[in-house]
Amino acid sequence: MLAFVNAPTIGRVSTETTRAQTPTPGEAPTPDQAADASEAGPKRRQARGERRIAQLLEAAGHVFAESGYSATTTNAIAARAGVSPGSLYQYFPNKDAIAAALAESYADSLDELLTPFAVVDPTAVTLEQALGASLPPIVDFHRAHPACLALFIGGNAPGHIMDLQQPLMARTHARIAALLTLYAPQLPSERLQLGASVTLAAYKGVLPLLVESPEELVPELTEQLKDLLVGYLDRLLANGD
Amino acid sequence: MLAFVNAPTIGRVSTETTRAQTPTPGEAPTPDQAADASEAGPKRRQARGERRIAQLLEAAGHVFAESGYSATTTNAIAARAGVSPGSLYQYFPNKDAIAAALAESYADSLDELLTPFAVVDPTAVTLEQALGASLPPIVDFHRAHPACLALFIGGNAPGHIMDLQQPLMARTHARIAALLTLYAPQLPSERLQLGASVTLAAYKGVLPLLVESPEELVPELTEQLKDLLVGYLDRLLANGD
DNA sequence: GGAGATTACGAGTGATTGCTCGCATTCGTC
DNA sequence: GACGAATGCGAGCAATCACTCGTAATCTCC
Repeated sequence: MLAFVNAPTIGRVSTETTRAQTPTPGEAPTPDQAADASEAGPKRRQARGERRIAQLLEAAGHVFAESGYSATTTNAIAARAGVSPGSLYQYFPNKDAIAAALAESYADSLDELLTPFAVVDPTAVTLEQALGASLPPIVDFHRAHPACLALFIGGNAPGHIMDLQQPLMARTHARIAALLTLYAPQLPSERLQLGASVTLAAYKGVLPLLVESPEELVPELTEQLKDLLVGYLDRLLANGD
Repeated sequence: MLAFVNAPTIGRVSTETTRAQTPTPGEAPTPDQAADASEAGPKRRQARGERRIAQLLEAAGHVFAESGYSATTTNAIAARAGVSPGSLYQYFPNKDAIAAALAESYADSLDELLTPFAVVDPTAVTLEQALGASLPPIVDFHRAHPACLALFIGGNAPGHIMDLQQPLMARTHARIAALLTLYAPQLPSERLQLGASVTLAAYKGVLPLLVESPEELVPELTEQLKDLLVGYLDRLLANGD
């Protein structure tokens, strides 16, 4: 389940943040690898391999969500996926790459869920209506993929992992800013950027509540999240005359 | 600087979450320690020791804020404080205890900053005025102690560390709920609890923005945070008739 | 059904790190 | 100035964990 299987950018990930496992660095590297897999090596892969990648990413999502990034071991991910550690490292060069693949998958999904913000007609739909329609699927996504929140939204993992959230956040920020532009074209851009940042931050703050709440509270809480954002944005647009 | 020095509950911290470092567990423990330091062992301590504790906690705050909990090594804390690892372990039984001491210190400070919420006169001061007066010192505190946010508010460290934030969060939630009760006594308690949770979550969400922003943006952002909370609470109180 | 590539395994390796231990130094007190 | 207690040191231990490697099973394609 869940279309993780689209084989993200695996293979050219951080080759220097990892622990240097080279005991004798004085030895010159054999120069045949430069022409071998220099740039365009999409890697032959069987259907079984694709399935394994999906299994591994799903398992990683669960373990990361339960334990956070640094506390999860690659062996735990492999065990949860029902494979050996060696097999895991056939598909991912290191632990970071697993998180990176997850991040890319999540970013793609969320980007799709945020597209409605770009095509709203402000003369036909109020801001409240737009949010009321768009928020529930986003909430559902986060409840289905808690690792997204735990790792890439507000989580504090080691530096290079945090970098992965930046593109997603930048895109989300842009979506919000675009939405604000639609509803308040006269707002000075500086204020609009600030408003988008605050809106995004508030949204990120309430998400954990929504993800950890029992199922039956979700509609009510989603409504409250909408109220929070609309309440703020109303004030922002009113003060910006 | 910074009055950390009030010697928190060090010495009776988690004695089981640590790695079992006893090679031969068959050996029976000498029974004289049960009567020795069973419950009330406040530990004789010189002024020098208090100073070291303060140094260590301050250093820990910096390192934790920079690297997060699990990425910081106890040796790094000791080095930053200018002491040897052995000295660190004279004052703290383990890494967790350092974080716990920090958490207690932060919780005390924040609790004090939140007391204004308990003594507001709703007939003389509007909700907006109350927040406008109380938020800036809280923001200043978090900017002065970034580790508080990184470790205990929204951070995802290994489990037992997350437990430390719960008392602080519970107290903050109670303060907000009390404030809401003052301004909307007719609101059903269920809705009031929910509103307090959402308010707290939104506040937690915007804090990182405030801590990481350059100095000159802080007043403006604090104003936006106030708008966010007031905008939501206005709606909450209006819908609750 | 055979050749070559891909997949799978899992015990092992080396680096990291929380923490200890024996011993030296300084402090408080008489 | 002398005694015990508190403080201070830092090399090193033991456990953990990301990652490797030799080898064997399985797939693809002829």
